[in-house]
Parts: sequence; structure tokens; C-alpha cells
Amino acid sequence: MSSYVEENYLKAIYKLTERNKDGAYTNDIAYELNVKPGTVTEAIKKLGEKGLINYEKYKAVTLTKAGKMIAVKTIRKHRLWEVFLVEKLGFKWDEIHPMAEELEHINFEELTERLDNFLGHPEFDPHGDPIPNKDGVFSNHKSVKLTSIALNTPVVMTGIENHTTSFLQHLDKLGLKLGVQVAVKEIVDFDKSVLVSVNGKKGFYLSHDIAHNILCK
Amino acid sequence: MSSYVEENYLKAIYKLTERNKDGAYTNDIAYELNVKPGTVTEAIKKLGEKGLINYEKYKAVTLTKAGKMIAVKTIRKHRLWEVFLVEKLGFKWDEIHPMAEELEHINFEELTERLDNFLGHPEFDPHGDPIPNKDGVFSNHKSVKLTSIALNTPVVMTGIENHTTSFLQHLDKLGLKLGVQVAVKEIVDFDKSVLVSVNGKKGFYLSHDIAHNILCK
DNA sequence: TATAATATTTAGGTTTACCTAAATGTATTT
DNA sequence: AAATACATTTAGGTAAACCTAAATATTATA
Ligand SMILES: [Mn+2]
Ligand SMILES: [Mn+2]
Ligand SMILES: [Mn+2]
Ligand SMILES: [Mn+2]
Repeated sequence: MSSYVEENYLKAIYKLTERNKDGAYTNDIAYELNVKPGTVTEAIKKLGEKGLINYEKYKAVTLTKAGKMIAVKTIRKHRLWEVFLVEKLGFKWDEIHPMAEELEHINFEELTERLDNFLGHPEFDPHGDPIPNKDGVFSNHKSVKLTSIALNTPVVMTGIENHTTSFLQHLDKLGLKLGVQVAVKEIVDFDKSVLVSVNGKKGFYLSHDIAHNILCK
Repeated sequence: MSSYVEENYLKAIYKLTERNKDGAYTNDIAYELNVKPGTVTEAIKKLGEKGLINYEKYKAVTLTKAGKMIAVKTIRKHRLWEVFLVEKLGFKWDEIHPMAEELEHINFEELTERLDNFLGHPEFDPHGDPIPNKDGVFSNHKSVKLTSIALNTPVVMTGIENHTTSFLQHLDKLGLKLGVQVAVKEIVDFDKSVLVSVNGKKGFYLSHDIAHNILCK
């Protein structure tokens, strides 16, 4: 299996396992990678034989230590390139993901480490997601959803839980970017929408759905 | 045909056609890409159908306008990434080619143009090769081989005609890098080796073979 | 101009990564 | 516990990009 395809399977399994501790299901992997379930069965059997995942027929799969390392290193490359695209080339945070999806498969350790150095060893990517170090260790963020912040308690926006272009662009329009100070002024009883202030200034209402996808500290 | 493979065929044909104006031969393309001649025949037929090359059975192939554009754009990406790797990440000129071979296939026009801008619109790559602009136009260098420079005429080293690691590393060892001033002090009758001075200082002898691969202006 | 040498193509295979659709296994609901 | 729904696997195919080896063209040489 080409490293391109292999890395994408392992990354998908990693992502799904973060949510579902049991492991990743065939159908979910298929959905994540835009392929059909039969294709996934074939692929995960091979990854199992390679010792990269734990595969048992009809069971959810999990990553082995080796598989997890490849997944995490791919995430590291992805996020470092995203930092490069934003910090050095001036792209916006909603434009970078497709490029990083390709760049993450360029495998030269020396390139990754020099890039990391060039960028000043960033700890988080432009979406606030942590960048694992070269040994695969993540620095822990401990952020919480905006929907669980107490009233009138100022916090800093540190991340997001939805990475769609439309969500990112909407946040831009509202001036909600990483680092801004946010405070919840009111929780609307009717629909759980929240009134927020941004950097002290009088703010606006956010739907529960939006607030739920904003992370703060 | 994947853009990765397609770009490599077109690039190889471009390179071979630069030398052999008739076009590129099946066997030469095969050698260039490390594949077997039968594989090339199959590939060039498809590229012909796509309108990227002019293919006639048993004849050398040439690039169409469309094919040439893809080849040149691939070369542009390759050389821009090489500048990045040297200027920004601090790699040496003998380390960068394999990485650029991968990076050149990342196809996002906006990425290429922003990279170009970030690098200050370089005209030449770290090996002295010209970087075509986004319309595929090369700036002309007009350099000549060190073997055809008149005695005691100081010139500037601007390029090389051999890109092997061993050649590059040898030049490094001799202090022969792009931009140095070189003068031919003597041409040895016996073996056509040349005595050169470098940046005014007393120099050393270079075999004809080495001198022949050094370009000056 | 035959013959030999060399280049190119063709024929028949393989592997990878995908597909559809049928078969089978697992889970949920009556 | 059957029946039904849903998930997963299997079976059989395809297309891309490679291979080897045989067949055929072209080119060079005797
Ligand atoms: Mn991303
Ligand atoms: Mn990100
Ligand atoms: Mn190169
Ligand atoms: Mn170069």
C-alpha cells in the first residue's frame, strides 16, 4: 500500500478512535475517506497484516503502537504545513486544509524537522489544534466548549471543533479568531443560544450549535 | 494517468527534447524514469490521446503546447521549492533534489504563486537553473562552459551542467559555488585540464570533465 | 541489398486501489 | 426467538502503472 493511502487510512482510524474509544468502524472509515465499505475491508486487512492496526473480522479496528506513530506523524506534518501556509505565505485559515492534505504525505524527516525549526516550533496549528512533537507527544490544551463557560467569566478562544470552510468563514465575519477574549453574557432559555462579548466590546448572539464548536481556556 | 506520473513523463520528454531537438525516444524516456520501454510506449500513447505530446509510432515524441506548459510549470514548482529548501530551511544544494521531486507535484496555483512571492521572485534556483515565470517564460542566462573561457579572463560562476550529488559535493569542497569569480590561468595541453583561480586567490587544477560542467558568465 | 543490431511495440501478467452487488454476520426490535 | 435492519465481508470487475518476453520496425553494417 502506498504511503499516501496508508497514511490516510491510519489518520482516519486515529481520528475516529479519538471519538469512539472502541475503535473505528468500517462504514465510518469509508465515509471519512470517501470510499466504499468493501474497499475499507480490503485495506484494513492489509494494514492488519502489516502490524499497523488490530484487525478482527466484524470488530472495530484500533491502531497498534506502530500505526499510531505513523498517524501522529502525519498529523504533525499536516499541522506544521498549515502553520507555514498561514504564517509564511499569508493564507487564511479556511484555505489551507486541502493543501496540507497533500503536503502531509511528503516524507523526509529532515524536511519536517527543519520546517518545524523554521516556524519556531509552534505548539498549535492555525485552527488551535496541538502539534505533536517528533516523538508523537501532544502538548495538552485542556480547553472547554464555550457552552460550558460560566456567565460573565472572560476566557480566551483557543480552538474549534468544526473545521468546515463555512464555519471558519463565519467566525471570521464575526471577528472570532484564536486569541480573542470572549465572555458569555446571557444564555437564552428558549434555544440555548448565547450572547457573547468579544474583546470587551458589546457582542452578539451565537446559536448553541456555533457556541458548542468554539473552544476556550 | 495521475498528475504525478503524467508530470514526470512530460518533464522527462521536455528535458530530452532540450538536448535532442528531434524529440524524445522511448528508450531514453524509459532510462530517465527508471521504467521499461514497454511501459513508456503505453504511457506515451495515452499522453498522445490527451493531446499533451505528438505521438507517431516508431518516432521520437515532442511536446504539444499544452504538454510543454505542464512540463514547464512542473519545473517552475521544482525550482521554487529548491530555493525554499536552501534559502529558508538551510539545506545544502546537494540535498534538495529528491524533496523537490515530490513537492513539485503539489498542484495549487495559489500556493506556487505565494511561494514565489515569499521567496522574492527568484530568477534562478540553487543550482543556477532559471525559474520560468507563471506563464512558462524563462529568463535567458547566456552562460558558457568554463572550458570555453579565454585565458586570464575573470568570469562569474553561474551554473552547472551536472547535478549529481558527488559533483555538487566536490565543488563545495573546492569552494566553487555560484557567484565566485573564476579565471582560467592555464590549459594543460596533455589532458585539457585547466588551472583556475577562485576569487583572485591562487587556485588549483580541474579536469576537463569538471570544467566542462561548470557554467560562467 | 541482405543481414545483423538496435529500438519500439505488442501480448500477456501482476499489484494496488478502487468499484458494485451479493452473501453473510451482528444487532435490534417485535 | 424470529424477523428485520444494518454492518461487514466476499466475489468478481476495472483502470492505472508497472513488468517480462516475444514480435515487429527501423537503422546500421557488411
Ligand atoms: Mn487541516
Ligand atoms: Mn488544522
Ligand atoms: Mn532538482
Ligand atoms: Mn535545481
